[in-house]
Amino acid sequence: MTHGARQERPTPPTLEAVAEAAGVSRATVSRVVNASPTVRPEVVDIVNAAIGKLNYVPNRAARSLASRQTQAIALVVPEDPTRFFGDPYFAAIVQGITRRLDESEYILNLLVASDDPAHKAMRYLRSGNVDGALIVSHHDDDEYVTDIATVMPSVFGGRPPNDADPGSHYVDIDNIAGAQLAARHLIDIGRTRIGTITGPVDMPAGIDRLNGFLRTLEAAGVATDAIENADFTASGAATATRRLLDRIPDADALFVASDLMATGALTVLRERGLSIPGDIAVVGFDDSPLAASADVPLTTVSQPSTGMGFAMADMLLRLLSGDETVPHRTIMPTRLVLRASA
Amino acid sequence: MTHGARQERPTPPTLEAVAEAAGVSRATVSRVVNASPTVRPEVVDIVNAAIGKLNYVPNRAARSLASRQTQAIALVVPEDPTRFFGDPYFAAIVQGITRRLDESEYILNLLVASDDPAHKAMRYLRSGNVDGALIVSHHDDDEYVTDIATVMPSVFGGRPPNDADPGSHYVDIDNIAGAQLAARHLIDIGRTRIGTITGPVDMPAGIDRLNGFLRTLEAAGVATDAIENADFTASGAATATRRLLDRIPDADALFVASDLMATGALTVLRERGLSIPGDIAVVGFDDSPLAASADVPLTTVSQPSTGMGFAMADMLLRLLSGDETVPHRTIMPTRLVLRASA
DNA sequence: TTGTACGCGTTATCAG
DNA sequence: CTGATAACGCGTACAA
Repeated sequence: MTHGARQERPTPPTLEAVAEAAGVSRATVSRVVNASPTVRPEVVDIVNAAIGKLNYVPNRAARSLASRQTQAIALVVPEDPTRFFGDPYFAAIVQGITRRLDESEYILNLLVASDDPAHKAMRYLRSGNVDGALIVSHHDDDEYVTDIATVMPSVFGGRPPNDADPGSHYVDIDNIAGAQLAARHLIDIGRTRIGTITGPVDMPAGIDRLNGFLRTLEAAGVATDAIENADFTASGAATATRRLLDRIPDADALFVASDLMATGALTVLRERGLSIPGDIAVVGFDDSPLAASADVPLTTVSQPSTGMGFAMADMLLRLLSGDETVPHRTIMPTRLVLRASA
Repeated sequence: MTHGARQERPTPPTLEAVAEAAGVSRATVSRVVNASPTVRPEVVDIVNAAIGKLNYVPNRAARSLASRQTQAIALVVPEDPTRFFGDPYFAAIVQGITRRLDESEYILNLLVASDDPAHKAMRYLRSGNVDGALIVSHHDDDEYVTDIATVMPSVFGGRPPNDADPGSHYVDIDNIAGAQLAARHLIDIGRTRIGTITGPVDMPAGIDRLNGFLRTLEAAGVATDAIENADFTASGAATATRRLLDRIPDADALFVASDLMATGALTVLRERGLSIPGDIAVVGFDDSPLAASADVPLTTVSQPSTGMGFAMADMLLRLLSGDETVPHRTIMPTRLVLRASA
């Protein structure tokens, strides 16, 4: 007996074979497979019997060549793989996507940007591999992602880059409102020296959360100079937090733009001997599993991550089905989850 | 201007179109596209110019129909999606896989088991969608996964189920040795009442880690009754830890079969007012990011998760290339990483 | 209701 | 070295 690639594998049965076994034409078998209503019930049974006997499964390549559909969609992530795979937020998004896809016949292709993202990804997308695309974690300077939407039905996770087609479809949360929730809370619990660790300023979520934060602080007449930029990673946030603390030693509150970053900030706070929330209160963003299990359980702005993934997939599937009534944007709610850190 | 699915999208150029534009036959264009050496250099240039001008990209369905190859592989995960997406261990595996795939022309299809895993997944795999499969997180009773290996080249992540083809290919770590490392360490630091929270006993990793643990304890003449089974989730581990503590109140050490489970155990230990490692020492398994950032940084058995994903993909790609010299198993090393918890 | 025949875009075999 | 031409497996007008 042999194994692996060299093993002789039997050629899968074709429509032709089933037709012969059932004593009908290929077309009829095709109709049965595709549940056409115009086939006599008894013939349906005969054909299905043959299909079961031969263990027939339609060849997808042939089918998509003929039908010009692939029944596949791509998840495009123009992002450093380490960051994508390191943040539970993305896991939740993907989970939501697969949950929706499980209810359909569509399958998911994962395209995480490599060194040569634009070229390879676009090449892949343009070669008719997928019927549509889901785009997540895009940056303003990722020119090629805006091209994707011109090539095939696409849904962005988060507000699309500024230069994207204004008719783009996307699912988002109100990042501004979410950040305002966080800032408001910190003010309400009496904090007066409030800082923030931001996400990348070339990403909508990074910008919007900063703006919401600023807006609330300004309205309250609180100083807004305690700002440090980071990159949505724990280590990046740690570095930024050190900078902030060096600059503003009397900070008594911190809004960190993601839970993952908050864990990095907590590490630094701990290392500086600061008590939480005693010396300094912390509010995160995401309500990822990290928040609940953190050193000091995190007060955080909750967003329906899994739900967003689900909504994105759902929107794309509707688009693919030719549904004319699909809204161009779906904005999902955020809420503040109170835990120990603030 | 219109948008979305209804938008008129131009038909992509075909081989035919390029041939016409270049004034050669389709066959020649095909040769150029596939870098056949038997084409006159000047013709190659002409054709490439036409390709560039028309922005031609080969249609994958047509190509795979003709060549009987898909340039795609599937990652099959016969597991509850919540668990798959909740454990950083899997993120690392997937990252390793994509890292290897990025160096190739292959792309990845994600198949996380749904309610009807056997049927839908097998159907998908058998319809000629992928050239090979990577199987991760399989349980002994997942009969269908062992079938996959009979249908196409496959590589398991972890020892295959017992009833799998003995010639199966897989990448694994020495779970027994890893667990022995952990147990040995707990004994060495003077612990005498050592318990363990195991993984599922229908999974190779769960079984092997338990056995390694038991082997070392028995050899040292230490009691082996402090065992509670869990399911590789944080909440499952928390429950198991409560049971164990209720039964063995004087336990002074705990070997938890995964870092994610260890975070669940830590929560319970904290809730019982136990100091770590003072009252009870804890050793995890994986060395996932969770370990370093845990409440009490975790001493843990480190395994090269990303490396395993890479190795799996590499093994499968070699299999697909017809490489006869591919070893049937690759066992990767583990080591103990000392932190604060033990 | 069912069968015939052509087309989908490539690859691959053969002549030339 | 290049060009016809036949597969590859399926969907689908069109005809019966």
